[in-house]
Amino acid sequence: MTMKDIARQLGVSVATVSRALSDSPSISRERREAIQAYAREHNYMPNAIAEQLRHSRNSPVKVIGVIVPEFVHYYFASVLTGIEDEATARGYRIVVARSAESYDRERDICARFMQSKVCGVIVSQAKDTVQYDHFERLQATGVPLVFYDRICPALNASRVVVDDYMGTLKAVSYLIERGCRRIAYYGTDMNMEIAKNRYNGYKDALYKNGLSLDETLVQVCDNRADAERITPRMMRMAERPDGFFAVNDDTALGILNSVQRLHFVVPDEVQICGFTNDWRATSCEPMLTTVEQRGMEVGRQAVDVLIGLVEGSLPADHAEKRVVKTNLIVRGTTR
Amino acid sequence: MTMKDIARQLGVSVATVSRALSDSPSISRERREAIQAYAREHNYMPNAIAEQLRHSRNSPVKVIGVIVPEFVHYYFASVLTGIEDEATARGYRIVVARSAESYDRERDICARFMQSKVCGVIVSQAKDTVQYDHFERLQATGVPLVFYDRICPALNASRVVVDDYMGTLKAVSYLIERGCRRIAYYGTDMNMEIAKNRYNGYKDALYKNGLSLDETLVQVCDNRADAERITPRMMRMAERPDGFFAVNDDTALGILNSVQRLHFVVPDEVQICGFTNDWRATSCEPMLTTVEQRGMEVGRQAVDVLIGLVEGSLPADHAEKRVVKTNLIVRGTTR
DNA sequence: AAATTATGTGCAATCGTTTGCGCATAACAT
DNA sequence: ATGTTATGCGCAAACGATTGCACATAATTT
Repeated sequence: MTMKDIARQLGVSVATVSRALSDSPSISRERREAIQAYAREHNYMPNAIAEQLRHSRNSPVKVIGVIVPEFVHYYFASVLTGIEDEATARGYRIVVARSAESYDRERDICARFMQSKVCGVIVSQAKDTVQYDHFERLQATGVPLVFYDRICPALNASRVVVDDYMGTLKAVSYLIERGCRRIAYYGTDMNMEIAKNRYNGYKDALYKNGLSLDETLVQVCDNRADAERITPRMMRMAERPDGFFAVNDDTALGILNSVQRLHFVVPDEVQICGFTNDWRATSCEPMLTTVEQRGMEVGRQAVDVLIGLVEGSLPADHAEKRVVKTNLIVRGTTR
Repeated sequence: MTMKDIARQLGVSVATVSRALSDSPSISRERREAIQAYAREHNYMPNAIAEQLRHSRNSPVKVIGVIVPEFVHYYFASVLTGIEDEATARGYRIVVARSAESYDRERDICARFMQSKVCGVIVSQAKDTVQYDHFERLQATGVPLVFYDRICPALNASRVVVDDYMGTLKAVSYLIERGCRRIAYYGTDMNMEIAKNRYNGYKDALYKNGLSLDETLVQVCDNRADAERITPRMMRMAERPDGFFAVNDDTALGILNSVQRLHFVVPDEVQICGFTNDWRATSCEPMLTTVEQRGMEVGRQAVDVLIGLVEGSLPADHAEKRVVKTNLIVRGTTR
């Protein structure tokens, strides 16, 4: 069913069909209604591809490319939910691809996005990614780029992040307030911007509360398996930690599991705080205190920024930086 | 950068450019190489939209529409991962939309998919969905449809499901083997096909082991909150259950939490088995015995079936039914 | 009755590609 | 010198939609 089919059947030109379907007043009422009726009955639907091609010169195609490192992580899934929600509400569609934390895939995805003429790209970098030629190429072509969470500091691009610094600062301050004096920090290596901010929040929380930084308590560790390897060593130190802050809940759960295996009582002897607030935070015993990362809100904001860039309410070369507030969710203080 | 630009610069026709770029032998070597060099230097990329429009008559567009009820559930996220993986590997792209368990959104999504001429649709029904006009419309238009997990039995469509019956049967048999005699069943209402199969697996496991079915042990309950409401009542029964089977891990965790709150010891006094094997199954104490649902494999198979339908290796009206095997993952028998 | 103005349609170009066909020019055989 | 074949390239139509412009015909004004 194309306009041509309708035109042929009704003995008019496709131009007339086009105008009739868009309620143009320059078509007589009878014809217009006849055409509309025919179209409805044979449930005609405009071919989106043709429309896109036609409009691609003036107005950009309302499709947003989204790159996500993995689907199966709660945080990314919730960001995706926020993106989908906001985009749909504002009349955009999304095409989603997964980098699987690989630079090569990320690169391919960007190329495909350029070819399919997405109006903009929302992305959280793969862990692998240390060169940015693919992102730069997008920018050079004039495709607006919005990073979320794992931003690319080397690029002058828009970004939506959570308040890593304050989130961590509040969390660590809370541990101190609850009596911890030797708080361990488990984080990713300091390459990613996000890592530095959280680490600074940790340090400042210590300083503000008159505690000093002990390098032996700072570990590069961002997953459960590593946490379960490292934690027993930590707990056997002469002066063992009495509190742990981890940059994500997976790691925090590894710590929890390890210390419980060593028969320490949480939270009486050891207190633990994570980051994200994923499903697991309420399924362990005791439940996990954690910093809520509000992925949905991050996703929504990212779309808002992108559409601003696309529709020109933000200047094209402007790099908007938005910060989404975090909340500390306190749990498991009593059974 | 379009072919026209290249053609103008090099003083040839676009047809020549097109042929040169596709390595047609009908273009002289020098011209071909000159054109290719020029294209490479100015990094020309073919406009995918135009290509799609051109090819839409003969060969269908290599884009698969995917509908997922929610992103933030482990199982759906893993199916999505499998879909993305297989589709990408076979040269297809995916456009993903989330129904948010709503029929209205599902309907809109299908309409958009039709307009954007996806070559096929992979979908797991929203819980809301009780009429199928939108799916029928897709079928009528000749768009292949593959259901996963939550299939639509009323439609003669392809489907990929896990082995719900055997998975449940093995799980319940295992509970019996471990000494349980009064096993409660928490499942969704019997509307969905998947619910019936699991329930049958439960019943048959009882019968095969000489146990009788006690209706009071069968509950409509498929989420944590409900499980935490219902379970205390169950445990106060004169003859309380000594085992629980739940149709998903969320529910199983609700049961676990409830019985532990009542100071029953798991697994000594009560044994629990879930379904899915999501992240949480290893973050509770004791860890959860559960049926592994293998979402990635389901996703891959769904794509395989769909591409078969699209490319004609399967007859278009054929309804392929695939079953992915489940595994019982035993955990938490000892600390 | 002639000139003007509405009113309703169709023609054709356009978006960026692909591709069947035809037209040159050159090389070969007769 | 004429006919045949090969080689290299361009024209134009097609995919499905939109839209400025021209052109009818009818209704109005002068």
